[in-house]
Amino acid sequence: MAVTNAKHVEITEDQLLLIAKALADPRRYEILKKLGEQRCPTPCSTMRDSIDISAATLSHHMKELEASGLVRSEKDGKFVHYFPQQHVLRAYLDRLKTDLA
Amino acid sequence: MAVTNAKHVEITEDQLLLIAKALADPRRYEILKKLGEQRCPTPCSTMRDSIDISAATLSHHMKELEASGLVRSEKDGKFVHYFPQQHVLRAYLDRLKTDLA
DNA sequence: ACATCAATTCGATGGTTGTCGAAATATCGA
DNA sequence: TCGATATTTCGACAACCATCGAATTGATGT
Repeated sequence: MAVTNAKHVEITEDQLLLIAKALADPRRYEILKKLGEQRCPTPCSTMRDSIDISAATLSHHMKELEASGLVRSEKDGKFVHYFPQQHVLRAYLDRLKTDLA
Repeated sequence: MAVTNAKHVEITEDQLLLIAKALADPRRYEILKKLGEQRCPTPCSTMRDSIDISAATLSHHMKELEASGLVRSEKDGKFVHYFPQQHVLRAYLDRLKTDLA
């Protein structure tokens, strides 16, 4: 049978707003989009090739994204790899649908 | 056949961020939720019965919500009635799903 | 006309946030 | 150990935003 990663995730009240905020900045949205398109673990430095942004600002945004739960990070030597957490996004969408639709 | 209001709505780049911002404030989220629960057209004054907020602040938030397209307003004498625009919310959810999931 | 009520606009204030350069930290290869 | 590279932290600044009281606009009923 197909495993669809269907584990149900609960979104806290805090997280609800953190996610909305995370999605409300154009650069974070772009980062998130690029991260989803990527096939392989993506370090900060690779992001900076395609998005015109200072290292400090990127680091700031990645922290916001991680705080929201939309991405997860893993340290790998001097690199940090980021992984989109699509199940969190899905839980967010479900929550909006339930609350507002 | 069931009519499901399936008209496709396009979300502009601007609107995408306006909606995310609109959803990122706890009071606006609450307003939106209450508006959806309501059966009848809801004026500002009714909102203020259930949400502790000044008239000025409420007016400000309603403007933001309307700018995002998530609600529509209709003037009725000295009242202003608000209507949630669920098809816009649905379009937003679809867009997030397409872009990020 | 007038008083009343709903809603908006104005002006000010305090807090938040995006931005970046510079400095610091951490890892790697030579 | 040393120099180069990746990332974070710090400090500062400007722009934005939520908030409210006061003044204003607009509609209603008397």
